[in-house]
Amino acid sequence: MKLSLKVEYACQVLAQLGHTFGKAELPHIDELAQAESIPANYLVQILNELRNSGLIVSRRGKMGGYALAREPRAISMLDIVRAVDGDVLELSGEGTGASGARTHAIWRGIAKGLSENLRRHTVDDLMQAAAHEMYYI
Amino acid sequence: MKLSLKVEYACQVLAQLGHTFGKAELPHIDELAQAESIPANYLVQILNELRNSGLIVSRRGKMGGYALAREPRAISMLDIVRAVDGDVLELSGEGTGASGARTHAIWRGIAKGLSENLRRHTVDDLMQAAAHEMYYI
DNA sequence: CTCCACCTTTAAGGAAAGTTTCATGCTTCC
DNA sequence: GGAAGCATGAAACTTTCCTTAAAGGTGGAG
Repeated sequence: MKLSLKVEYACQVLAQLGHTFGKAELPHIDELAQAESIPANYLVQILNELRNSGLIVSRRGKMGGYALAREPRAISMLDIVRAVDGDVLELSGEGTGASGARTHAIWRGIAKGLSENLRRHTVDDLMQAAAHEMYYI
Repeated sequence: MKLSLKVEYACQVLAQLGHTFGKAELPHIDELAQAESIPANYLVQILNELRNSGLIVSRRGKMGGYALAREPRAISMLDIVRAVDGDVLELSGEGTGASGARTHAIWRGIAKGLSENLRRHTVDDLMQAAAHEMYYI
C-alpha cells in the first residue's frame, strides 16, 4: 500500500509555492523542480493537474510562472490527493461474492475517516520548518 | 489512490473463513473461491501470504483446507493489509528537496492515524450481514 | 514587430506493479 | 499406493507509474 510519488511531489511543490505566495515575481518550473529535486518534465504534468483542479494559477510568457490560487491554509491535503491521485482509497473490485458488499461498506467507512483527516492538514502545515518533525515520528 | 483488489479479496476470504471458524471440516480453496467470486489460482497466492503472516493455518492432504489461526475478533484489518500489501501508506520518495522531509513527516502522521483506524476493525466486523451497510455509506 | 522565455498540450516509451493462469512437487487420508 | 488437496515457483498479461520528449501558444522586452 504505497503512496504515489506523484502525491509527494505535489505536496512539495505546493509547499514551495506557499513560500512565494503574495510576492510579485512568480517562480518558474525549473526553479521549483530544482528546489524540490523533481524531474522538470514530470513536474509540468503535475502542475497542469493542480491548475485544472483550481489549486494553483499560472501566468504565461516572459515573467510567467505559478502561484497558489488561494492562501496556503485554504488548500487541504485532501484537495491535493484528489487533484493528482483521484478518490481516496477508491475500491477496485465490484463488491461481488458473499462478503463483497460488506467489505466494500467497511472500506468506504475507512476511506471517509482518512479523507476527514486529510482535510485537517493544509499547505500551511507543509510549509513548517523541519525542526518540528520529531512529533510525527 | 486505489485500494488493491488483493486486499479486498483477502478481506472477503477471511470473512468467509470466519463463518467456518471452529468447525471440524475445513473449506477448500475452490469452495472459498466460488463463494467470494475470486479466481482460484490467484486466491492460492493470497492464502499463502496470509498463512506466512500467521493469520490463517492450513492442513494438507485429503480432508485438508484452511482456517483462521485465531478467533475472528482477534484479527484486525491492519493485520490483513500488512500481510498482503505491506506497510500502510508507505512512502515512495526519498524525502529529498527543500520540503521533502516535512512532507514525509506529515504523511507518516497520517499513515499512523489510518493504521490505528484499521486496527479497530476486525474480521468479526467483516462477517456482519449486509443489512447494516447503510450506516457506512 | 520580432524574438525569446516561459507556459500548454500531447504523446511515446520503459519500468514497475498488479492480476491471472499454469505447471510441478509435497502431504495426508483411504 | 492412489487420489484429493495444499505448497511453491514461474510465466504471461495487463495496467499503472514515472520519465522524457516535442511541437505549439502567449506575453513582455527590445
